[in-house]
Amino acid sequence: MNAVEIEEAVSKLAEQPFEPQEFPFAFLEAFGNKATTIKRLRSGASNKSDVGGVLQANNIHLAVAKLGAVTQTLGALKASPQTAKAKVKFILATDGDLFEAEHLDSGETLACEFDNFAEHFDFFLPLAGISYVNELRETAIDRGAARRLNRLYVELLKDNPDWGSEARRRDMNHFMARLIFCFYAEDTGIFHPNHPFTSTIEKMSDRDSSNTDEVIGELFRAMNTRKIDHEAAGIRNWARAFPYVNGGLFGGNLDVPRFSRIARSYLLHIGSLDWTKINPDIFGSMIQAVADDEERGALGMHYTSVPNILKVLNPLFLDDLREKLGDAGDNPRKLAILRSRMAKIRVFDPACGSGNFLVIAYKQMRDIEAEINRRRSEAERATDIPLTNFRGIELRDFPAEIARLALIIAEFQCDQIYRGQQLALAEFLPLNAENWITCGNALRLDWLSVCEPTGKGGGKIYADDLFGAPLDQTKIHFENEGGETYICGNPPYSGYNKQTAEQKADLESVFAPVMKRWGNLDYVAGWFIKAAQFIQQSDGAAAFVATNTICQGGQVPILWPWIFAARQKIAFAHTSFKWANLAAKNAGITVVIVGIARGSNDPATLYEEAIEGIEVRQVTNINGYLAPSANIFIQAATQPISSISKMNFGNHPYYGAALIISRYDASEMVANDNRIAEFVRPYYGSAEVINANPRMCIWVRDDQADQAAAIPDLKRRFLSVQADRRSKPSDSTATTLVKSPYRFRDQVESSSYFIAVPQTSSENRPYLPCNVIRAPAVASFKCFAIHDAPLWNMALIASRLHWVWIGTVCARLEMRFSYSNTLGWNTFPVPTLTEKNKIDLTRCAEDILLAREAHYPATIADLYDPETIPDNLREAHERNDEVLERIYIGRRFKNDTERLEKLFELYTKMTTERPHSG
DNA sequence: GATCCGACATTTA
DNA sequence: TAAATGTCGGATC
Repeated sequence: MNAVEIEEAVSKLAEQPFEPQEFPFAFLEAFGNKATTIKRLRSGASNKSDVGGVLQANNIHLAVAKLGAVTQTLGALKASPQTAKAKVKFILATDGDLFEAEHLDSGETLACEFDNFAEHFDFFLPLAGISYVNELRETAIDRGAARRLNRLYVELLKDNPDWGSEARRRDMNHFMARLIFCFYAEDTGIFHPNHPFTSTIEKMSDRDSSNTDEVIGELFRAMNTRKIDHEAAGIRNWARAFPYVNGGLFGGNLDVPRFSRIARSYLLHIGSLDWTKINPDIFGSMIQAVADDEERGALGMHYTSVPNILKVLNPLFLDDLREKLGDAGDNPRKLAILRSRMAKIRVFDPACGSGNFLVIAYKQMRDIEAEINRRRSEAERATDIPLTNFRGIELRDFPAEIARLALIIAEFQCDQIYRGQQLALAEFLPLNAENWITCGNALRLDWLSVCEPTGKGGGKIYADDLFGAPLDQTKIHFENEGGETYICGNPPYSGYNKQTAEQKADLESVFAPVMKRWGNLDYVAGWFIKAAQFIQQSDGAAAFVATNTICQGGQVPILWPWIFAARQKIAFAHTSFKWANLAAKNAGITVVIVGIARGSNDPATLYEEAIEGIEVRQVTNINGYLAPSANIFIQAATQPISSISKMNFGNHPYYGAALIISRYDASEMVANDNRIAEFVRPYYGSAEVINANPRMCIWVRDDQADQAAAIPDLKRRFLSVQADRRSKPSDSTATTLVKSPYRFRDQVESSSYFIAVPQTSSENRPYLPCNVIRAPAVASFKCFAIHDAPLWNMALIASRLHWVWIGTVCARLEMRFSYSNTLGWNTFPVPTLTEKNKIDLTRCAEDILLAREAHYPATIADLYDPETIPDNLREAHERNDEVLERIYIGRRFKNDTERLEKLFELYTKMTTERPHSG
């Protein structure tokens, strides 16, 4: 069961009348326990309770109390020896009136009326093995709201096709933003409770919906007109009860699209949702999906989850604020100093989307400030944290609008929580007309002018329109004289060979002035450069979520030397973790978080996912590979830096797909015409090596071209290749190859065998896959090959040292290994090998092959399954590592960290003593 | 001329 | 439907 399903089940349970006998079992069932589990508990077979309740070992001990004795029963549960013995996570007691529970691990308690317990279902999610607790409940509602808004949006576009045009798109977006504001306002008391927005529309508009647009338009007009002018403006009586909102929200074009009956009923339906529960953290992202063609299908695929946002914000500056809060204790002066520091902090998200990072940062800071005010006995004090210190840049106009709306709502919610409903309401309307979210291209804008350095620049400029103000209207003075700026966000990623022409041009504008050879960098790297440039001018730090490849392979020696030369360091980092949010479909990507700050001798903090949770380490330095080691850069090399054999890239078909055939097709072709046999060879890529299951290819040497073309089955395939290559007129290589359609672009073969190294392979194996492949088989471009070379080369590839090296300095596909000859093999530092060393290593490689042979026909995939790797094979690898590691340091390495340290050290030594060009 | 990497792509359990 | 695990193209240096 997922969280949404659990919420449904719990709500259903809460609606039913309370049955003391049944309740414990029904509760467990709602959290996904199987019928058999419950049966065994019911029968008493597995029920360990010693206080007359129900105890499920390792999970929960719950009991139904006598009326009025809930607290007492909970105490008994807590004191029960069985509770401790059975390692219970939760205790729970209820009498059908009150409901109390405690999470024993954290000590968190829950007390509510029985009727409301379903609202707290997330408290118990660990029971179902779900631990990403905080955001779930809200998100279920946010997603529901987003889906309904999406339906309304689509329906309105159906009825008003012109509103979907480029010219009117912004009107449509404005309209949706206004609606969202109204829904929120009517549920939170911003509108007078006697005059709800939704039911006014329902009452005043005809059932056939013919005048729905006019009714809404009139309400909008009221909200755009000061109270005293309502009469003069001729606002209809039924609309006069609505307040003056404006702040730009209802300024400008007040057109309303026409509503069909279906659209009207969607509208009323959305209004009936409980919008007080909407969580501006996430709802912005959901809402933006409503209007975004790209996002609509995925519904929020790219929004950053709250836990991940906190992985950025906490180490960036929130942890420090909390630490200072702790240090200040109850000292009023220290608390006031912290408060005034916070009032000057700017948070700047140059890829803000609908403002999630800004909203979370704002809410977290308000929480800290509220604690300060509480300790200083100033609970009702207005906040000192200006909303305008939370700046953003966003490319698309709708999210930019939503970002501001989300911040406004966040401010209102914080005022409600920390200062009370009355004060919150009193100061809310009319909305401030400033616009502090810039709609524009972050890589093209001057961040210093969007988020100007402290204390400089002109006076306040108000945007005449709340939304999407032109750039020159965004120079709003910061109220942060002497303050810090924290840059954060989750900018878009795009690899160099997937970037659009526009994106390339964006990057060029950033990189051309500062470096050459930037063409292999990911799009997100542009944000790091601009952030580094910004921090050089201003107090603060920056941290982004980014694709992990910016800290891997070829990108490291391009991007990070520049950042470090700009006197920045990696102040903290979170190593690779799989992207996840609660959207139905997640982007398939693995990300890192990297925080940069001005260089200093302070320790850096390295976060790594571990089974127990997130492991945190203080280290002296974090390098561009996110390793806790010196700043080292592995440059791709065209020749090995060590005395090892040359490794070739495999044979690239280059639109020669028709030359690659299955084994079945190959035997059919040969059966059809025996002359073909001579031209067919086994063809090994990654999967073929790993699974010992080659495909076949047509392999024709230049001097055999005519002979092969005379065979009809081959000729047909050559023509197909020719056509494919001809279809790429802009590709000079393809054009050249049109003349030789009988062959791959590359044509390298071995005379007796080659050592094959798969290009992509699973990260779960304890050693890299490799094998000896005999001629006449050939390597595909998914497989690297050392042709007819001594076998001790394979001993190196099969070693744990190489596994560590490749895993660190080559790129990865998500977490998969992605082997590279230039980055991984040619750079692999190997001490000078004596003849004796080579003989020993050759023996080790032979032993590995023999150990595998003993399990014939098991494949590499079978043999290297980490769970079931055979003992003899593991021992052969151990001996191989023993021999090789003794060559390095005269003993075995203690662990992979030590291996990497030594390799980095040796690499540095070898490349500086004997400089390598390339 | 050679190759790196994928806000992935496809297969498998 | 989630988990496992590697295709294939094509821009870049």
